[in-house]
Amino acid sequence: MPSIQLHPTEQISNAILSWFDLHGRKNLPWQQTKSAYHVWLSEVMLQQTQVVTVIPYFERFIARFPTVQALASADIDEVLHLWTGLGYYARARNLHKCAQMVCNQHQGLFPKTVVELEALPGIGRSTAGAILSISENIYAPILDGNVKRFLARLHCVPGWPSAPRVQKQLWQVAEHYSPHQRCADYTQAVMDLGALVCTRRNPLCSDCPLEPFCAAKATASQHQFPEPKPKKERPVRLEKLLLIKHDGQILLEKRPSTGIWGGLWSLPELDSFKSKHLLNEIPTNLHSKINHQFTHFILEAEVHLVSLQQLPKLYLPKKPSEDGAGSVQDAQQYFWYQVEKPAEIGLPGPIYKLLHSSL
DNA sequence: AAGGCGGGGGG
DNA sequence: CCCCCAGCCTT
Repeated sequence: MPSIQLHPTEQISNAILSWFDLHGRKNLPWQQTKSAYHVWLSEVMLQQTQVVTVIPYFERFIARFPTVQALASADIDEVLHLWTGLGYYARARNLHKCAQMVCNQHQGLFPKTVVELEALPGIGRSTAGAILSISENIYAPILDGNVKRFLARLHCVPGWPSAPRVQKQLWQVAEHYSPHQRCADYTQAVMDLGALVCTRRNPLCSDCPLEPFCAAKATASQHQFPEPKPKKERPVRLEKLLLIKHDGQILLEKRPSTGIWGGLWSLPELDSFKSKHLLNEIPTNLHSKINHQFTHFILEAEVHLVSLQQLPKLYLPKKPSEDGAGSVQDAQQYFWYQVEKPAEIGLPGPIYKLLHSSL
């Protein structure tokens, strides 16, 4: 492995901090208090998710759950409801669990070491570093997509930055350049630098405080770094989903807590529904199709309309509830969703759109 | 070490 | 269509 010729720490960190003073972002919603709770919530939401997408979700979460105690005592279905559309729903489940652990094991205060923070669900090294440095001004480097990108360019680091050996190397570089003063500003600064200047395409090198030090700029090879993730073909997954309506209500089935759309409510899947209820064939009419692109596969789902009358009463999972859109019980596997009076539950984005689009 | 896990934005 | 985004967890 080619060794990296590092610059002096202060040369780089001072350049970044001076740039941050002039051009950094200081008015994002989670920058108002810098409380560990706000920083933690924003960092979890920002995992693999862009700032503009996160902002409205963050505002809704803080309005509904002003404190970590409020979040810890909430129903998981409501947490997933507020997360609907953000994706990576394991984050929401870990978020809820983490809030409960902070309340039960840390007296409602986030711990102040990387080791303790990493022990909490949904918090890895980079998120722990962001929480500690921003909320406590403690030396704790981060290595997110922004930092990986500008470090890969600064030193022309070969390889995909998330490949384990490359990432290990980049952590060492990140540790080297992180200053022991102004730790909070530096963390925000490197994220801003990556988001605003050292962008994935067409980096604004003339605006960059690191231009004099950048190996990629010196060799006009900015576009070659960081190297892209190795490609893989995405398989197509075919599914048939059931749209069972009754009195303006639609039957939903709770998905397993792990896997795609874990813990969310979705339309019953035809094959598992048949085998679960010992049905051979169900008369259906094709209603619509869902084509949803995941990172690792393509979902092509046919939505089949089924009238309740066509299902033998013997196999009905549950009668429609007589009362209004009440709370949902965890153990309950089926749920009648009232489109006009929607329950606050977690729905996959495509299912939410289907249920609320002129159905 | 590799794969699983969503949805959206932008070229 | 393509790629990537304030990553983490499980196997």
